Amino acid sequence: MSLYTIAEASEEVELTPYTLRYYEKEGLLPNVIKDSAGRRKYRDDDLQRIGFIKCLKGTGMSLKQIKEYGDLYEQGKAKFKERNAMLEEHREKILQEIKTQKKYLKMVEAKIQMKI
Amino acid sequence: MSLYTIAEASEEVELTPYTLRYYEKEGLLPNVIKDSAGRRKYRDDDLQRIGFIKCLKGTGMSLKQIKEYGDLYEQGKAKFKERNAMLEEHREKILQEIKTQKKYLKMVEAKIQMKI
DNA sequence: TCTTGACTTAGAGTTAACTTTAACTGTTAG
DNA sequence: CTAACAGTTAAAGTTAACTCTAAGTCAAGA
Repeated sequence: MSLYTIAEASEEVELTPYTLRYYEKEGLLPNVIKDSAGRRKYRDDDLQRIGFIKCLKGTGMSLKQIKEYGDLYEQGKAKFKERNAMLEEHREKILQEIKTQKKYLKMVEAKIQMKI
Repeated sequence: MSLYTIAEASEEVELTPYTLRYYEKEGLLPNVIKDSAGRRKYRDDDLQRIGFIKCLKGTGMSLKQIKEYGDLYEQGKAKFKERNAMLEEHREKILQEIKTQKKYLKMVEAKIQMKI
């Protein structure tokens, strides 16, 4: 059960301390604890959560929607269905996005081959 | 050799007239002609160019970089090498991005399967 | 001729997602 | 004991990419 300072967590998840505080302010990280001096201590749980936030964000989900998902997550199995529906929908979006990326890749490759 | 009004071009490329004017102001569309009343007329060439801008933008290139690419394009075969180098580099970026998307897709699917 | 509607411009406003600043506090090494 | 350091907050600033507003122009139909 290790605890990380904001600098360590920042290093670990490759986000700046500014961003970590910002995410917390926006309600994306509701469970970060603080030591007696008021300094954030990140648990492994928190890092995992940040990892999943990066996954959702990296696949084009807005922070607003990520918060919605997180809020459902906080409500446990009561909101399991809603939560999973969000993920299933997002999964479709990712699949579509990969398709689009592949199409664009072909366009760029065609342009490279053009030699004009 | 057909000409499109901004409304028609907008429809065709699925970008608002605001965005088309904005792209032009930013120097991404240097060859749009105007009729005697000062109204933009888009040629097929322009639509093709916008299509490729959408491709580059959709794969994460900034408008600033797209302009750089366009500027090289305007200089014809003199800048062919530089231009293609940009595209080759961008190609790598897209490949990397597709990989990342696939990784994230797996993460989302794992979360869906978790049923917790 | 008059009005309607689609265009024009310059410039202001918006939004998301940070990023920085200023002023302050608590911990630690010398 | 004190200086340096790593953290804290609230709030302001930044950036990219639009998006809209206001004021005006022009052409076509009643």
